[in-house]
Amino acid sequence: MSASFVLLGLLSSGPKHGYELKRAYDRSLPNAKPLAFGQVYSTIGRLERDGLVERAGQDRDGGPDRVTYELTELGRQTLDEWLGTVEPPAPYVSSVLLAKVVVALLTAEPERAGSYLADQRAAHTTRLRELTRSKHDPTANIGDVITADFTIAHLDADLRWLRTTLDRVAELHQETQP
Amino acid sequence: MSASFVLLGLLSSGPKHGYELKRAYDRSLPNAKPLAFGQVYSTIGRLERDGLVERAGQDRDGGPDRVTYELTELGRQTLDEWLGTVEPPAPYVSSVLLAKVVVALLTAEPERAGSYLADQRAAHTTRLRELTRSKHDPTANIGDVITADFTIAHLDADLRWLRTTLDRVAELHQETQP
DNA sequence: CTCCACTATTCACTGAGGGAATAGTGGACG
DNA sequence: CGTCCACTATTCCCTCAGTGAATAGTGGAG
Repeated sequence: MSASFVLLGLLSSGPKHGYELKRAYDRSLPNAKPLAFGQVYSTIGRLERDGLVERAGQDRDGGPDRVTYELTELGRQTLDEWLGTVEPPAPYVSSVLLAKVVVALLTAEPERAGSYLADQRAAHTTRLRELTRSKHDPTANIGDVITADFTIAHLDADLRWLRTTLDRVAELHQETQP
Repeated sequence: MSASFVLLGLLSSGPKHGYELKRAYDRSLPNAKPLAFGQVYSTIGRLERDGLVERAGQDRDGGPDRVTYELTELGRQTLDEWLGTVEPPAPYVSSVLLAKVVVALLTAEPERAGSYLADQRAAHTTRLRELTRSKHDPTANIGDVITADFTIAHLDADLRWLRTTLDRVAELHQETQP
């Protein structure tokens, strides 16, 4: 995943230790996939093994021992390269929504797929309203706004897809049962 | 992931063995996340362990031994439940695109984020054109069309987000450097 | 008769992800 | 003044996801 690159990015503003990285992650990508503490340390371990970060000393500041890590030159290059590389747009699709609808159609129950689509559409609409409302929160920073935009755009895409698919399934149903 | 449920779905139309499941998967979800053979067998192993599928006999038909699996009653119930459950819409976002832009902004190089966004937008536009063209392929079945619709909707969402984010970043840049 | 393609499965390994355990410090509160 | 809780910080363990290589049998092309 891109979690390791995000950690590199967070380290680019100066050395940090694991706990600090976890907090910085939560702050920077508040609505992203949650990152467990355990994962932070195992990911840092891999980054260290690969020479992208290195220990910048141990200290203790009114608490347990902690190890501070910093980017190596290689780490900085790697981050730079990642940031400069364009992502291949949609090489493949990965969506529970899509999988569910396709499976529902496979199991030869089109009316069931239809009712599922309708329910899912209602849930999406509700969530979209919530998000649109919360977008006008004045305490939001640039990252929050960008994330909210992203989520809204994709929920909207889901909704448009749900509508056209609903129509398509209904058509299919009519054709097979005239 | 939902791979295990998709396998259950493929088994709902009758017993199949591993290799057959892999082919059925590729046929049903042609543009979905690729599923390696190894993964099919390990997933089936877990499904068997959990009592959702069971061995329906071994045979050999002009080839090596093969084990056929079928849904158990529990497996059918589990599939049914999954199909009937509405997915929580966007509980969190998981996108390399979003992560990259946020990290680019964090590393305090707004003009860099801007040029990245512009490049990514070009790549997305090209891919969207390709997909729109291939959608009119007359050999496509309902699954293919639904998948194509889905991909197009989300590429379009990415594009709209890229545009507004590009604007936002440009604004930000102007504000900080008047 | 050998080599290749296809069917079918297993194995070994790394990474992702989550939960519980451990351990130290400081403050609240009776 | 003790103890209980919250917070900081890390480690450990376990399962699932995902990939590539290895193995093994059959049928057909040449």
